[in-house]
Amino acid sequence: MNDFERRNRPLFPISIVMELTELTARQIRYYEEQQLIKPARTKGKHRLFSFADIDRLLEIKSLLDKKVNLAGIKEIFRRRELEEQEKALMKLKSKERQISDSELRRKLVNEVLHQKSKYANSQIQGDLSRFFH
DNA sequence: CTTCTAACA
DNA sequence: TGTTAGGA
Repeated sequence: MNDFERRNRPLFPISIVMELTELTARQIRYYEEQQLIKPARTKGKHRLFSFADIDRLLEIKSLLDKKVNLAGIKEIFRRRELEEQEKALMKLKSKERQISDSELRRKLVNEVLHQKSKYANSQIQGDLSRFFH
C-alpha cells in the first residue's frame, strides 16, 4: 500500500474528526455540502473520513481564522488541483523523454555493434565494443 | 448509542 | 452556525 492510498483510506467516523479538528458536526457537514470535502460513505450512509479529509478540514479551519470565506478557500483548492495536474503532466512527459533517450541509446549501441553506422568500420567497431556490455 | 437529513420558536 | 425532530 502506497502513501496515497494510506492518506486517502476512509477510516474515521465524524465523532473522531470532530475531536481531531475541533469542528462541530454541523460545520463538517456544511463544508461537505459546499464541496470543500468529499468524505466516503458506509453502506449505512454514514460518513467515513480519511487522513487527507482531516488535513483538508484543518486547513479550512486555518483559512477561516485568516478571514478567508468559503468561496476563497474553494478557489485556493481549485488552483492547487490545477498545479498538481500540471506537475503530473510534466512528470509523464519527463518519463516519455527518458524512454526516448533509452531507445535512442539502444539503437546507437545496436548500430555500433552490428556495423550499421555509415561511419563504422571493423577497426572502429572493435575499439568501441570494449565500452559496451 | 451514533449519525443522518431537513428545517427553523 | 446552533439546535432540534424523527428515522436508520
